[in-house]
Parts: sequence; structure tokens; C-alpha cells
Amino acid sequence: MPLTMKEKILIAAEKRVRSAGFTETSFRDLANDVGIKSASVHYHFPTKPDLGEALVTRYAEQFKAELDKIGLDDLHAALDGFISLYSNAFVLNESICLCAVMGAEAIGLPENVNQRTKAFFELNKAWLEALLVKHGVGDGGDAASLIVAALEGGMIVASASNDRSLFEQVAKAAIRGIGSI
Amino acid sequence: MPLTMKEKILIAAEKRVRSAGFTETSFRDLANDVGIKSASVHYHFPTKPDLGEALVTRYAEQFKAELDKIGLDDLHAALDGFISLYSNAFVLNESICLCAVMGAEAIGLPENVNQRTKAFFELNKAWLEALLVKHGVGDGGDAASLIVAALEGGMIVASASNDRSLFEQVAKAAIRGIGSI
DNA sequence: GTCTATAATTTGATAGAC
DNA sequence: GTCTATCAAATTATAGAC
Repeated sequence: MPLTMKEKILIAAEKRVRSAGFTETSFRDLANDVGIKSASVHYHFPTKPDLGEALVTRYAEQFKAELDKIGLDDLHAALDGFISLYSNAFVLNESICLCAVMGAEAIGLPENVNQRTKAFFELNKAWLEALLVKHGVGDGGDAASLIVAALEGGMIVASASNDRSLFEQVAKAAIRGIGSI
Repeated sequence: MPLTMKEKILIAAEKRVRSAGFTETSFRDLANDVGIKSASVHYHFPTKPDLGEALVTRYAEQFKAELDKIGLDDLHAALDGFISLYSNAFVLNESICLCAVMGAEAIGLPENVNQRTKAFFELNKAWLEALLVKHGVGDGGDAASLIVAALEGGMIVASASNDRSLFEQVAKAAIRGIGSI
């Protein structure tokens, strides 16, 4: 099945937002990316908040699909799989997690977008917490919250520093700290 | 000594950037904030990268001044003092850390701005690492990197989720994890 | 240092033809 | 669904008077 124009726009938008930011991404840029005019982009996404909401929703759905592929029986393997999702999302000078961008811009963004960003973080935290509880590690959700925050923050620090190893360092330290939290 | 116009502009700019983002902050907005015209803002900061660089430099200097006030003899008190700096920087629906914003926008920002953002993160990491080493906790800088990343990421997650307790949770978990890293 | 005036570009969004 | 055409507003930045 070939891509619909709506999906093509979302793919182009995700790429731009994850590198330049949401506000910096314009309908005209997206129109050029997919080979139509900006008025036609508005046909698919009437307003920018509409686009933002669809963008984060799709991102969270895809992320959830990847999470569902990770086996939960081996704690270490599962944690590695989880971190790999973040690691793959972070390409130096090219892209960070969509929700790190949306989260940083959150104060100025419409509610419907922020709700979806919040849902993404909750999804991640809930998955991690379930994994830890299953293996009798960590009592509440503190460790899960810490890991999610550290991975998102690690991307931002590493991206600004133009040094990918900073992210790797944080990711490894986050895993090593589990059990004592 | 009364504030210079240059400082007034930086104060207004910091407020706007920390809530709405750097790209969203315009010279006209700042001009209105301080009661002059946008052309006059350009007199003080010829280009936007000039403004961004001055902004992050000033932020890091002020942060360093606060760090220098924290006593290092009591590990727990020092960690609490460190986290308080972040805690105070984070006001729900109003502001997050300037460098969390700049870091999230980093890919699209000019080099001179990113260098200053990187310096801010290095300053934080170095201070924390020195504290931990002094008290014989943590070998390398892994724990320090983790804490900085977790605090920055915690702000972003909490801001997008409109839930300050998420930040508090991450901050506490980050401290509790020290020693095992 | 601040002003007026303006240039050149970009933005989100709409109306209406096809 | 996509187009042309257009709008009203906002953006960074500069020239030159005061």
C-alpha cells in the first residue's frame, strides 16, 4: 500500500520538527517536501495545532508498537531494548525525540498537543514500571520516571554539546542505578 | 546602580525564551517589554545569534555564582542546594531552564549559541563531579552526567505533563541513586 | 542611544476555480 | 484533493535623522 498524502506530510513534519522545532516548521516547507502547495497541506491539517496533535499521536503509536515487540522475561535484555529505542531516535545533528522537542516548547503550545506529549511520557513510564515490578526491582514508579527523564535530558545535553557519547554515558548510568532506587 | 538597557533586554529575553522558546522570541516583543523600538534592540544586539549568545552566557554566569555559594562539606546539604537551583528555575507554565530550551532547539541554532549551552552543562557536571569525588562517591563523571540529564529531562516531562510533582519525583530518585553508580 | 521608515521575506490561513 | 491567488500580520535587519 502506497503512502497517503496525509502520511507523507506527517513523515516530513516529524523530520523537520525533530531537528528544527515545531514552531520553526512551516506549512510551506512541508508542502515543498511532499510536492504540493501549502493550501493543500491545510486541506489535510486545517490548523497547526491539528498537525501537531496528529504528529505526536502517530509518534506515540509507533513507539508503542516498538515497545510491544520487546520481550519482558529477561530484565537486562528488556532494558537494553528500551534504551535502543531512544538511542535510535537520537541522531547527532539530525534528530532528537519528538517529545523532547514538544516538551521543551510545551508552555507555548496548545493544550491538545501537550496532552499527547504527556500521554507519550506516561506510556514510557508505565511500560518501564511494569517491567521493573515484574522483576521485583524498584518499589514505586520512581526508577521509571528517573530513567525516562534521564534519557530525554541526555539527548538534549548531548545534542547541544554535539557529543553523542554523553547520551550513551547517561543511558548506561541510568541502568546501573536501578535497584538502589 | 540602575539597570542598563542592555540588561533590561536580557532580562526580558530570558523570560520569553524560557517560556516560549528562542525562535518564538522576537525583537519587537522585547522592544515592547522594555519600552523602546525594535531598531534600538538591534543597536544592543545586532543579530539574533548575538542576543542568544549573550543570553546563555549571562545565564551560566549567574548559575555559577549560585553554585559558588553552596558549601561542599556536607554532601547531602550540597546536593539539596544543587537541586534547589533547578527547582527554582522551574515554574510550572512559566519557565524551565534556559539551557533545556536552547538544548532542545540546538540542531537549528548557530554554533556560538550551542557552545555556550554546552559550557553550561559542563559547568554543572564539573561542579557535581567535584562534589562527589570529594566525598568518595562515584568514580567517574557518570553519576554527575546522569543527575544533570535527569534534572533537565525532568523539567521537560513535568512541564509538558503540567505536573510539577513529576520533577520532584525525578530529583529525589536521582539523589537516592547516588552511590550505586 | 533611540527614533522613523522601510525593505525583503515568511508565516498561518482562506476563497474559490478545477 | 490540489490548485492559484491573496490576505493580514509578523519577522530580521538596515539606513539615516535626531
